Amino acid sequence: MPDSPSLAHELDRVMRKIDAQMHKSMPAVDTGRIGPMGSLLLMQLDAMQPCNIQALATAMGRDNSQLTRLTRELETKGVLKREPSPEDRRATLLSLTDEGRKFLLEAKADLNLVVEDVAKDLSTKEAATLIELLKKL
Amino acid sequence: MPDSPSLAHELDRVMRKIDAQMHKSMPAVDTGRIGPMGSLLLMQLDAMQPCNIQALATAMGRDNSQLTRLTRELETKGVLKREPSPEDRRATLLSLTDEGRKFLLEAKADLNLVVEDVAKDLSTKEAATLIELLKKL
DNA sequence: GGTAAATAATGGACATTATCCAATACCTTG
DNA sequence: CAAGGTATTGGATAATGTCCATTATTTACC
Repeated sequence: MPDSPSLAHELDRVMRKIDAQMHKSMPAVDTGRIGPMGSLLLMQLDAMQPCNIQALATAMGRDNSQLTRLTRELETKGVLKREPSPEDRRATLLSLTDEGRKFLLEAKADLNLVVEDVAKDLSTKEAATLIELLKKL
Repeated sequence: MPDSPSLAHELDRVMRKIDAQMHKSMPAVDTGRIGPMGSLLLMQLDAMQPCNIQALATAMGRDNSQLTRLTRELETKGVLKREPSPEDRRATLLSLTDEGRKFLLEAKADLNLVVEDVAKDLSTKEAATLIELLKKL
């Protein structure tokens, strides 16, 4: 490990950059006021649905109760469905609705533009390497 | 750009991971209650002091007023100094105090442990590559 | 089978961080 | 000096994160 703090530092910097850009471009897409956190949640859910809150919280590194509240709000906004799991009646099973999928398509397209702009100084190969390295963490 | 959203996604995931780990190990170091954001600020300031709030906010991608408040709080905790700039009397010049430098040493050592653990599956070369790629963004 | 420990979700309370905007004091240029 | 730009501050509010206790199940073990 050559310079550990700078890794954290650079990660934070890049995240903030993407975040700031998204903040400007999101409002046009996010008519339902899903929010940045809601969008992240939907993307994660898209990758692992159907799943329960616990699994989603673990995957996202967030607190359970936070996701309980957020998923309930997103349910009222119609982008996801919450139903008691038939297998484990403690658990709440989450899945995307059609409207949720529709929102995701637009949001991802939007995120694409931002990330492509942020990563415009990277070659295709470098970008792939970056993603791969991050995945190993 | 092969898969833009996944870049943002992976970045978020890794950040959260480091964040969560720091949350557990910080309290032992952070006796003065500097906080995660305060630590980030001090690290950034360390790299560019002396500088004004504006420059720091830009570098960190944060809001001006947020940093105004945070730096004032950190000043009362003795880790940094705020003084009107002699060159531009609108500006507030920030610099680390001895106590701030002392805290930074400990905090960085602590962050080192966390990041090294998170990045333990990366070779030295890979880690260097990762940092380099991030810096290009 | 029945009790004890583990797990999933929730709700309350609070802390931290972020965003936006208006106001103030100062600087700079013409 | 006047006009317009810049740095900082303060107020208000929103979004996100943390911690802890409680309830309803499930699972493990005797």
